[in-house]
Amino acid sequence: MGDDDHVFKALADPTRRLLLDRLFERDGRTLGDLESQVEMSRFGVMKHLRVLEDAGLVVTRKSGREKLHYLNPVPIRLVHDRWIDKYTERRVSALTDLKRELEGTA
Amino acid sequence: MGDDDHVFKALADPTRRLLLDRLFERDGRTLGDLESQVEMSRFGVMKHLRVLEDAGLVVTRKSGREKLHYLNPVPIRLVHDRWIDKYTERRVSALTDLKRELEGTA
DNA sequence: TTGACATGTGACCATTCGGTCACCTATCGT
DNA sequence: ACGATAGGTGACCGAATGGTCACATGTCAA
Repeated sequence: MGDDDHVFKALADPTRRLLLDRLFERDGRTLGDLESQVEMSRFGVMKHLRVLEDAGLVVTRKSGREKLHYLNPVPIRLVHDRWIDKYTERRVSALTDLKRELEGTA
Repeated sequence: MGDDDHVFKALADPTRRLLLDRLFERDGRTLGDLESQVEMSRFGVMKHLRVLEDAGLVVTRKSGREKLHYLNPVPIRLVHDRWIDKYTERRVSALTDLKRELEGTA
């Protein structure tokens, strides 16, 4: 299977998506920080972060005994580009923007 | 779990992504058509299409005894928008466009 | 250096998932 | 009406996945 498989498998889990959400709000979080945001043991969170890192959705930097986690949006954009061409993008993004506006979640 | 869960779970399987690729090339395909594109029994393909349909990634229309399948890009755009804001989108799409151009896969 | 803190590894178990099959329904052409 | 064609359902099995724990490593601070 290709490289992209890791990305899709990584995104398939709700806990991993929640972790991405937290990192989207604020980057550079540590494992302990993320652990406190999720109802799960430290080991579970670590395992999920590992999967996200292998997929390239999260990149890390060590700082002393801490490991800082950052969100990488590139693989997500590539998912988008796989099934939405430039022409379709205009129509679809207009749609979703409108939806967002109507829902007031913008 | 939320609605989006179906979408991500649907995208997690390589066969389902391949089916989306075929529908991206050409819409309105029938089950038998798609079956011939994949190394799998008819039942497997049917099961996968069902998952894609439940996720809203594929919409269908019946025509006589045939069922026609169409790709729906909206859920994919929503995935994109979840972790890529308008500001980041400019930088990231510039990057991926460049990558695509260098690879000559445009 | 010693204890506390932050992170990492491998094995383990319950559940979910991918794929197939026997069997069934509906529509087309003649 | 009839056979042939297109699609659909439920059960079943082997494989992969999510989550936890006992145990281990590396780093800070006094």
